[in-house]
Amino acid sequence: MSFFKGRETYSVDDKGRLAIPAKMRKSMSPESMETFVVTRGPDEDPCIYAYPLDEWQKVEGQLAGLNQYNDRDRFFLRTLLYWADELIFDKQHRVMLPKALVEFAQIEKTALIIGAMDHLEIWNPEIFESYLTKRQESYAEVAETVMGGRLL
Amino acid sequence: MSFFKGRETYSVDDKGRLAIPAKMRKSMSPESMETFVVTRGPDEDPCIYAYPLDEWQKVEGQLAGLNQYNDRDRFFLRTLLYWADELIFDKQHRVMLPKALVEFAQIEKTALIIGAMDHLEIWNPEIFESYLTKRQESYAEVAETVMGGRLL
DNA sequence: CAGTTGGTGGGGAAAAGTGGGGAAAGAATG
DNA sequence: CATTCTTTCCCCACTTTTCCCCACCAACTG
Repeated sequence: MSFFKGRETYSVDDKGRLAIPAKMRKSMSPESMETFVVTRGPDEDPCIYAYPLDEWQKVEGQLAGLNQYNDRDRFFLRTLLYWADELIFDKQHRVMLPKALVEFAQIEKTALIIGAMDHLEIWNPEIFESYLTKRQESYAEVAETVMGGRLL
Repeated sequence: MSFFKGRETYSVDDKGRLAIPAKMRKSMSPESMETFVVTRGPDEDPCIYAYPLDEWQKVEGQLAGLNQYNDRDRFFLRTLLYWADELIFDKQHRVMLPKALVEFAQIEKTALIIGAMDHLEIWNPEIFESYLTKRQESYAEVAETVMGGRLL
């Protein structure tokens, strides 16, 4: 459908449920069947990646291109899939986050949900804060070189 | 449609609403669906960027070319999208500015809206004033090096 | 100087987020 | 195989936020 963007700080209740913000639900295509595939993010700083089902299928397409007989490819694949799980919305548009991922991402009472193009990212707000602040380069510097020569 | 230009100083009401100047609305194409995508500007000095929906889609096209598995690209993407939000006009041609961006840009009662080609910029009038005055180089000097050797 | 367009403000209905009780399904235990 | 405990999920209720609508005033235009 359209890219995810924006962020919301939502609460994770005692039952481990997390609501998906309305504006992000609107970016999902009906083909995703109200289903997310979650796994761990690729960062040093821990976060959860959540792909709508149809976007996940594109990721699977890329994974299929890897060489299972290459040691590094196999390690990447194993790790990614080891953490993966499929989550379906309940009738209140919430998902139950797997305990292992909640523990991995060190999420407690509140979660920061960030729209990042083809997926959502779920962070412990404090960890994300430190991710932003501990950078040597400022956003202004990175923006200039990353987008340099293009528009924006 | 056509480039944004000019400036207006408008008030932000208690509900966080800001009207979009009529002359700037006229520069928007109908494809923008009376919708803006706002995010933080790339400057050191804080301001809000507001792209009409159709212009934003061009930005998204650029973002899609970045490599999500590269650390710097990801940082840029995340920061840009973290601050992004989609705003739709109410029936009085106003948008509700997200609290986080209002805080980021230190906007209070009044906002300075500047037309800047493909987007609008929303500033705290005093911050924009100091941005202009604190420059060592004069406009005349910068103009020569930036545009020197080209037309104008 | 009347009519139209443009900016500002606030009340109230509708939507979205949050939390908890309890039934159904599944796993563990004797 | 039956009983008990745990987990999952539907439903209802409450609170907050958003946005639609109406009204007013100021400014420009013919």
